Amino acid sequence: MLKEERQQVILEKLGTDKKVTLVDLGQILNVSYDSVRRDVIELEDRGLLKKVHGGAIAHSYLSMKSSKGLGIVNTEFVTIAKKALKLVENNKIILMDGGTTNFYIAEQLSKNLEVTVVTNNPHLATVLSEHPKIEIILLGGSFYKRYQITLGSKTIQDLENIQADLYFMGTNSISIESGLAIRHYEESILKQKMMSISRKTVVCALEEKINREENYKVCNFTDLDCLVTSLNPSDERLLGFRNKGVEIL
Amino acid sequence: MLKEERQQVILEKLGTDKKVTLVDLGQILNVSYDSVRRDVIELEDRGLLKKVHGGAIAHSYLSMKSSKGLGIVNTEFVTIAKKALKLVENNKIILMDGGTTNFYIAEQLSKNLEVTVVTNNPHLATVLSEHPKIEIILLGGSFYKRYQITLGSKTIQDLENIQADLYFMGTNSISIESGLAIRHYEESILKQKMMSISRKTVVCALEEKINREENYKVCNFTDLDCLVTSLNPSDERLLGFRNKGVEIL
DNA sequence: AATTATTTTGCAAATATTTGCAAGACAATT
DNA sequence: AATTGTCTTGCAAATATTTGCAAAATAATT
Repeated sequence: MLKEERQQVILEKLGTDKKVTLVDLGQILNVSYDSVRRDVIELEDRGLLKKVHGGAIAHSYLSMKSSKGLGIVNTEFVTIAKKALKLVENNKIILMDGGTTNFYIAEQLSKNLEVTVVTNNPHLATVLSEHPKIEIILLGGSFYKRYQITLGSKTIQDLENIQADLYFMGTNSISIESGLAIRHYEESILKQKMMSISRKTVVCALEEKINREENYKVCNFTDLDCLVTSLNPSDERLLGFRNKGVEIL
Repeated sequence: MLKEERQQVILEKLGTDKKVTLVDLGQILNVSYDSVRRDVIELEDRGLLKKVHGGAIAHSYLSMKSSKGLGIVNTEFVTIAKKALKLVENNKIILMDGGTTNFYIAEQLSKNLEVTVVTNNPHLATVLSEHPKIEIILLGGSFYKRYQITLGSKTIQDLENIQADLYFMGTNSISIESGLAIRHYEESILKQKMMSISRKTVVCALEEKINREENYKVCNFTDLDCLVTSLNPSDERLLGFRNKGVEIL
């Protein structure tokens, strides 16, 4: 039985049961205790589960969110999050808005990291609560039920006196000609404001967002500092995005 | 059984019952007294519950979350919420802070009600999202992980330009001599501010909070406009609270 | 096909964690 | 003051983890 097969089985079992013990896995897969342990360690490195003493558990909130895959963590998000993590340094002020990838980034952040996260996304604040050393600033304003974020002039005003080092921006679409655009007007204004107060703006985009179009433009592609996707930077689908002064991870 | 599983069970039990004893937990989980104690200590370190002599009590937001999932509700909360609902009228601005009863009130609000709710409690915003006609204003500021609310000078500043009609205040203790007091200093300041901008202040108190004492005083009992408990207003336990100019429901 | 390099696997000793127990300290109750 | 229950501390047994190493399996090269 190949290693990949085993790991697949582990993830599936975790998807249904939410937890497994290494002893059980060893019996099910009919390999040594040590092998399953190594498998679990690898899967943890890839951010697909959480290893605990004696076994492994599914990522708490992630398993709920990515319900499309039977409770199995969406690897594209994890790939993106892993890359994005490299951009985060101690003692920085990080701005994160509403966007699914931001949840994954938040969860993967090291527990020792000392940063301040400013966000208009209350659920992100909850996830970040697990990180003892991270300071969280929640932006106030009108609560937009659909996207579960705060919005509007109050939110923008809150940003007035903040200077962020890094902004992880979520987006619905990114293309070379049309730049970045989303579906909601107020939110697009807010994102523009967020960009303006951040030293660096990073967009984490799922493959499906690339070369799509949406209604309300946020900025041009070249206004970004960095684009993170699950693809290899040399992938042909990113061809047009290269050599535009935007770092591609 | 994995340690994490046990801790999950503890949190779930707390979600439904709001409190547990270590002895009970030991029996339910079939592990020693000492193990559950260590679990409870760990969970407290992570801010997920509060350890008390002989057991543990739930932290507000948590109990809400998991009790909802299991469809079990604490009847005392419901009784209080029902009474409190009578105070809510269309087109009013309602202030609600962090407090378990507020979740129940929020949940019970009529779906046709058109009010604006201002809150420093993001989880409450999530619950209220289910009500299509309610406008939600979330107060920004420093996010206090333990109680899952925003706090601090920014939050207070956000309240500056708001005039609320009704304030549903949560409290840890209420007594005739010492008035209302809670466990956290910053929060007590915030509650004072909230009172000052509200036309009417209502306290919804569980029976166990009555005649208790806590560290940081918020106000005198007579500063309130209304007290809601699960008891009958004529109950002898409320004797000293009557005829003080505070409506009792 | 044979050889070599690389990865994977299982084992065992050393290390670390978890768990339950017991004695004494502390707190609450009678 | 005595009793009961709870908490802390230290300890030992059971269980898990880490590490290095060698055998086996797989992949790459000649």
